Amino acid sequence: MSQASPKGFNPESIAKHFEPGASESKWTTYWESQGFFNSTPDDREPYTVVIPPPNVTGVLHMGHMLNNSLQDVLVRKARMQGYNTCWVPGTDHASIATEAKVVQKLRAEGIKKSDLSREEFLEKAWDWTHEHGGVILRQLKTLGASCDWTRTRFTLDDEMSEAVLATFVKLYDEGYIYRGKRMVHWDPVAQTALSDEEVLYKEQQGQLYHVNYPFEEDPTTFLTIATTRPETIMADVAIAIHPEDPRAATWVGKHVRVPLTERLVPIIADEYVDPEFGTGCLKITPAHDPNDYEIGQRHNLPILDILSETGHIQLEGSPFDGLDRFEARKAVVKALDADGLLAKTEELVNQVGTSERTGAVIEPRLSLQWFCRMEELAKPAIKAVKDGEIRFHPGKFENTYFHWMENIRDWCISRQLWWGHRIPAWTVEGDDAVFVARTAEEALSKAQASHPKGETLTIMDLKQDEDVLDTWFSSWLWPISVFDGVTQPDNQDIAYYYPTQHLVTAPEILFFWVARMIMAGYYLKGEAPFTDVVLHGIVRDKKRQKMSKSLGNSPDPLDLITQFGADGTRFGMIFSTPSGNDILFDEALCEQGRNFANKLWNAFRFLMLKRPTEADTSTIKLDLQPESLVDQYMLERLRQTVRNVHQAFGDARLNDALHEIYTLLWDDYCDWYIEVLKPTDFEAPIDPEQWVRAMGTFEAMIRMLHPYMPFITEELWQTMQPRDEGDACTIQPYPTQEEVGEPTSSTIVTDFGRVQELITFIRNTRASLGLSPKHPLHIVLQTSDKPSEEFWMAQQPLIEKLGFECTLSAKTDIAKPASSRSTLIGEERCFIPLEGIIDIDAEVDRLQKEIQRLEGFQKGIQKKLENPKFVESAPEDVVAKERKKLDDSSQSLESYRTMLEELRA
RNA sequence: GGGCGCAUAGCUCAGUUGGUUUAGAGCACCUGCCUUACAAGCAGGGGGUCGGGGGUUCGAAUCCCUCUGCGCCCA
Repeated sequence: MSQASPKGFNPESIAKHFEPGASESKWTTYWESQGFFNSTPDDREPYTVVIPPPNVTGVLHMGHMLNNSLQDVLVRKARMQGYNTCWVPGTDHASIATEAKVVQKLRAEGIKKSDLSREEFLEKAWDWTHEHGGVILRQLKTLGASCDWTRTRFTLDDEMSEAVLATFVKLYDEGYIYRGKRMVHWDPVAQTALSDEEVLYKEQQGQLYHVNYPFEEDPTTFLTIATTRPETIMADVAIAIHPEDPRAATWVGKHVRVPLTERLVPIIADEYVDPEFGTGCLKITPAHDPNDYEIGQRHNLPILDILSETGHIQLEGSPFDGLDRFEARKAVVKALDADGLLAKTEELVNQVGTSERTGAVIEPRLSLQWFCRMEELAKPAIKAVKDGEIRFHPGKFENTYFHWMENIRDWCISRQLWWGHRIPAWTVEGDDAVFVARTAEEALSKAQASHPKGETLTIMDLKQDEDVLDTWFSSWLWPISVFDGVTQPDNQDIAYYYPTQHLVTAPEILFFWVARMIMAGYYLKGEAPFTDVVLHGIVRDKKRQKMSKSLGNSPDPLDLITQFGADGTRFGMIFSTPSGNDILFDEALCEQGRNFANKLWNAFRFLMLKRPTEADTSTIKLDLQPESLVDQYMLERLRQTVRNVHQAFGDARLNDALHEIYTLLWDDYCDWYIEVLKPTDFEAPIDPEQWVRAMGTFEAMIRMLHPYMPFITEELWQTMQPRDEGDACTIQPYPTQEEVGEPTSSTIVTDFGRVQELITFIRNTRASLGLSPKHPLHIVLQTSDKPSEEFWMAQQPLIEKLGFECTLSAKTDIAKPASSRSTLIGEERCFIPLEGIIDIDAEVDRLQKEIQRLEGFQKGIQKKLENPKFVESAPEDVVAKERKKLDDSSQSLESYRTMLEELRA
């Protein structure tokens, strides 16, 4: 018997409000002790999800909450559907972010990174990781994440590192990886290269300086260039103009003197130059601008590098030597002005690249880096999405993906950092030859085999590359490496769990990560790493600002959980997250979730309070052949919802599925079904059969909701009847169409809808006339035929109960009462006599409005039907539908007109 | 500068291949209620003509063009 068994259970003791805290820790412990979330390969079909590994030293933020709530919903549903479900958790070493944090911490302790050896620094970094690592995973448990925690991985684990090195060697041996001096985005603060994706372009107010360059043959004449970066003037090697510029004919081939230097540089023609921008003359500085670098290559120009890795001028003998680049800019401008060479200064708004991590202005810099050729790797990855082997949700992101993949560029994979996977490449001291191998020993044997020094070489002669690999170089292997599929390609886990199913992440890292995982998947496994990519938006505040620590606009997720419960918080995150769109987070959403949990709690509490004692209520089950209208209605709505929920899951519209379940439980079940079930005698319990039926429906709905709100649903499921030890809601079958039956094509829903309409009319009558809810009313229905008379009379008890103090008479030939409020329910005329209370004028007004509405409606249909072209060209069924609409509305109109006349009479 | 996308109620969004009654939901709002579980609740109600303009069509929120505004990605 599990701990929440209702044996000896006293319904009066159920708290008025649901208390999430105790329930959450109880079920977390129970689930874990039962090992429900652990997975080992068996003969069931697998369902695998790998977590987007958060930074090992990070703390849970709202983005993680959303991301992991969505994953948990998918995973829990799959588990209930009977898949062998495996959600692999883990963390990422996040080279640059973590190293930056460690450097910052050391600085606070008065230690400079440069004071430490590589080994000492790494020791500090590991200390930091052990101290903070895994906090975020424990936080995820609080949220209810049903990961297989025994499989937790870290990207710097030995096995994971081996996978990275093996992949590097394989790519190198097969010619994908090369080393080259290239223009890279350099972060002068972190002193490392960054990938294109790590650069953020920000608009900045800058200046465009017009500078005169005197001609060689006559220093009194000059040409004028325009530049935003005068500090690089000393590195100029040419001036370019557009070949069709009229000045080209006389100027090209001549030389000008570079200001502040004695150097002469040629004037060249190149189509890159925009004649409209600035002065149409472009100074060429190949070492400090990527476009200039290209032009320099085309024209065989030399390269003058005058900036250090920290962004300081490095020019011996120059007065600017040692100045920071921005200080140098001011100094150079001043010097130019002093020399009379500064023609003018214009204000200019330009896009400046900044480092995603440090915020520093990026310096284009020539440096020796490792690159991975991507074009070949991209081909199968493009095809996979084109062929639908991998689906994106929502599909609109496929365009973005194709655009990037079809214009893919080589990936700079080296980083000048220490924290990460050190590049497995060795050189022989004083030599350029590179030997790439998994270990120094292997590199040595390669060197001994091909290096001129041969067998005389020892380990001591080899020097390993100082750089580490870009973090994404380990992340792109994640779906494979978590199962050791790189190093042991035939092991049981990789064979069973790969490819995985859903990959849930934000579109921000579509290129960084998702696209690269797909490429690695095909390269290493010949197969996609996952079948579906679910992309969710960014969590923003109400003002659409991205939630961030620096803005201080982000609530602490754990506070939210304390305040609203994990269920309430999960509900809040998902309910208002349209697939693929940003969520404008508001605590009110979590409050709504908490209220929903409480609503369920109280619906359950009511049923328990009204539980009959005499009958056998120990086995609650769904009644698929109920007799009463309201039971049939409830079942039909359940069937519809099951269908809609499965459809929504198919398209990864998790919020839509939740909406469906929410409406079913709150509107249909609580507001109508339970109301109908309330015994007329306040003291009496619910009829036993009815009670079992009501609980059966409730149980099915609770199972359907479980992936979204696991705690309260487990609590209710365990409490509604005695359960065996080891049983749980979390491993119950998810409701299927087979279980509940297909929605029927019967008129149940509209029939019950009529009853709802009539009850609403009764309530509205009291409300609009300011009558007390207890004011007795008599309802007179003029039914259109005998069957409908029988239908309404059969619903008499139900209507009299939900309409409060009221009585119903329904008859085909019933007399119309005087002074009544009237309406049409379907085809039946409905009257509520209100002698002396009713405001005849207001009533006339209301009926006239309704008549006007119907007339307008009818006019539109008539216009259509009178149009011969419509009748000719529209499909038959559409025309028939319009005719039916016309007939119905005519009938309604006639009824309303009669009712109006009678009222006036 | 290039590409993609979005503009529907006060807010956030649905609205499947153009034709289920002249558009739906949640929240917010207004009114009245402690009515046998829930005021973390119940009942009732108001609110949009689908960004502007033009076109295709018997018929457009839905397709095309254009203008305006916004967002994202890439340079």
